Amino acid sequence: MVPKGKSPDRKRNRVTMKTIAEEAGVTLTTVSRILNNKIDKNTYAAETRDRIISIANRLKYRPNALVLGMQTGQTGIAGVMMPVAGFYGGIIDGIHDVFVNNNTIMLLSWNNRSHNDREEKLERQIIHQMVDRRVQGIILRPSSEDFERSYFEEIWERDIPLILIDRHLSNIDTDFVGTDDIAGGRAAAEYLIGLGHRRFLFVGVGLSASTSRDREEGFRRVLSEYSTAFWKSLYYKPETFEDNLVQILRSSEAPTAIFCYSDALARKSLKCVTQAGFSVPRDLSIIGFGNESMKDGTIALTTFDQFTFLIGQSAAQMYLERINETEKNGVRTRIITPELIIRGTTAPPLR
Amino acid sequence: MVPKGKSPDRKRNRVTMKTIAEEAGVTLTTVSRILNNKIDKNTYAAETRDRIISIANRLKYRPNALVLGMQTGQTGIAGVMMPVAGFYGGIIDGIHDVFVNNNTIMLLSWNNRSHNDREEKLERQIIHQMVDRRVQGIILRPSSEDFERSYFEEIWERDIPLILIDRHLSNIDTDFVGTDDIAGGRAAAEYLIGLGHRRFLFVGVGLSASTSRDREEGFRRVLSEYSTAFWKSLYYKPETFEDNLVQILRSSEAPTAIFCYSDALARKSLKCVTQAGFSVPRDLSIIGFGNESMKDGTIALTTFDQFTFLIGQSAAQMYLERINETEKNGVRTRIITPELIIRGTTAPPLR
DNA sequence: ATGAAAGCGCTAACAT
DNA sequence: ATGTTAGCGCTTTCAT
Repeated sequence: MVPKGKSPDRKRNRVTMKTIAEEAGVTLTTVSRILNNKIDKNTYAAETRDRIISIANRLKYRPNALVLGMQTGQTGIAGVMMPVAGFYGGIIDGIHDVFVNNNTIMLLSWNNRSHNDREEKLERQIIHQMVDRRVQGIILRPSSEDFERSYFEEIWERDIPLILIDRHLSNIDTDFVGTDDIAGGRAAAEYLIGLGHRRFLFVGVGLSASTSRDREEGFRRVLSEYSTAFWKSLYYKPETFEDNLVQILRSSEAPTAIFCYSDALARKSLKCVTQAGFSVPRDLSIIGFGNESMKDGTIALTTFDQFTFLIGQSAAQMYLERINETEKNGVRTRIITPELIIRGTTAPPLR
Repeated sequence: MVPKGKSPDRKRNRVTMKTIAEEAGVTLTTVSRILNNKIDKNTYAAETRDRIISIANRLKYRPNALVLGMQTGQTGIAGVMMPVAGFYGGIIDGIHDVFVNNNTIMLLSWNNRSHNDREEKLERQIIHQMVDRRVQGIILRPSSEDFERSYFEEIWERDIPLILIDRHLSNIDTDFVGTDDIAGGRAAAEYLIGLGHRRFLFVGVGLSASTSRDREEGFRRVLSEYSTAFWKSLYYKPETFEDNLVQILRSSEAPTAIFCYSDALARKSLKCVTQAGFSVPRDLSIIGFGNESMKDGTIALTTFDQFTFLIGQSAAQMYLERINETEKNGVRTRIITPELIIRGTTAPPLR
């Protein structure tokens, strides 16, 4: 789990407490106690103190946190397992914001496709990398709904606090910070109904992702309160999406508004319907989710902001509480309500 | 440098090699050699081997990488010091892409404003956090041009390979990966000249950031080859920027094209000139730099892509070369040529 | 006011 | 084919 490498002479002539002790003509113990201010019972001669400290400074001594970590388990390292792109960047930003003021630094990695190692799945390897380096806890966003249970077991067995982000998994009971997806779905429906829309399409990714499932559910719940509302769902599949979407829009009961699971899907839909000759928001309203940024947008998307920074901060705070508590407490959850950002892709229906 | 915390019983009843040795009735050494396949000269009885291995698996043994790191210096940890937002996200993505296949994991932190610790500047604290945890090397993008030299000294003194990203600093001679900013400036000028523009404005951040300085220089160099070309520079200052910009655009020799140091400045300029009544790209062309994404863009920016993923990969590769080489070699540099992305904010001048 | 010694988890040189 | 021992850098009893 650790790279080979020749290890040049970078290892030698290091300044350790022993170096300082020898230079000062005292023992290691003395140096240790003085540099750590562990002078509770033992009072050292001011002269000794000053001498040790000035030698340490002159030699630019730096403690070896690995040793400390090995001895006490307090490594000051947190494992964070989620990508940096888009949405997640904001979360990591929030996590960092809390960590930087609490002497904690993150070991960051995530699952991506370009991994070559054939021995084991990348997720497991990353968890091993983190566990082996004795992270004090892990904050992770499950890359897929079928994130293997055995991964969590590796973590639980070692009593490493685990905080899930964004997606909760059925059958996994652990700390969680995420978005109130149901509320988001409801708000989308209420807003569109308020604009006068009555026929809707939900574009999602299916029922296995809790986020998509919940947004759809909230959306439908509100619509079902209106006897005149009609709705349909379409789950994204790369090959068939465009055809299916166009077909639905050309049908007799064509929707006048589309609520999408993500901004990415909203953009795909936007592109597709525009090519099919529809004008947004004149003929069709579209709402995304996530308030993600894009490089070449020419129409500003109506969407939901998820307060990623706050999600990150909350997760990091939960992390700190966990690693500092002596006894095991019940599962903690923090759900943040998303906010509708009305921009250019929504309008009342034509008639 | 390490948080306090009660340290619950997470430290105890851990599975170590000793546990396995006792359970198997052999010594630590035997376990160590078998689990590490260090059986070069020593051949173990197949029975012993299997027994040890199966005990290790049953107990879910995991090596303590801290110990290994402490002994050999091979921690498998890299320090990465740059934000995750925008432009940098792509770089981190590229770094990760290489690290994930080379058993290296990154410790990530960066300078932000919300830091409370009064004792020392945040940059120094982060470097200490990394050095103390024995990162094998550091990849960093200087947050400011006057990044303190003493920070680098802390790193050099310990022979920790250091790779700078994006900005090179005068008076600092170390490995570097970044953009060919001069070429970018030239390309911008050539493209605009080709469109027919003759009067230009460069909007930058001044001469202290190498990136801004070089882009401006490349730009001017090309323009100076055209006797008919006229140009001006404006350096961004929050309070006065808008007024100055409008004033320039209303002057007798108003530019017809603006080349901006960054997409952020391009957007600021875009907003300002639009409010002042100009239409882009009809009255005025604008070019940004970075191909960054934005949340609410309504006009797609002509800009330069910097291939951030490639920058990250290159830096990570350089890192790996450095930590694996036995002798100190000369400084390495990798400069990547940016690519002009023509979108909607540039057009030939009106006349 | 200071030191000696044990131990954290593990590797590697040196036995047997 | 396996064990003994020293040591990595440091903290923490337990002395003196």
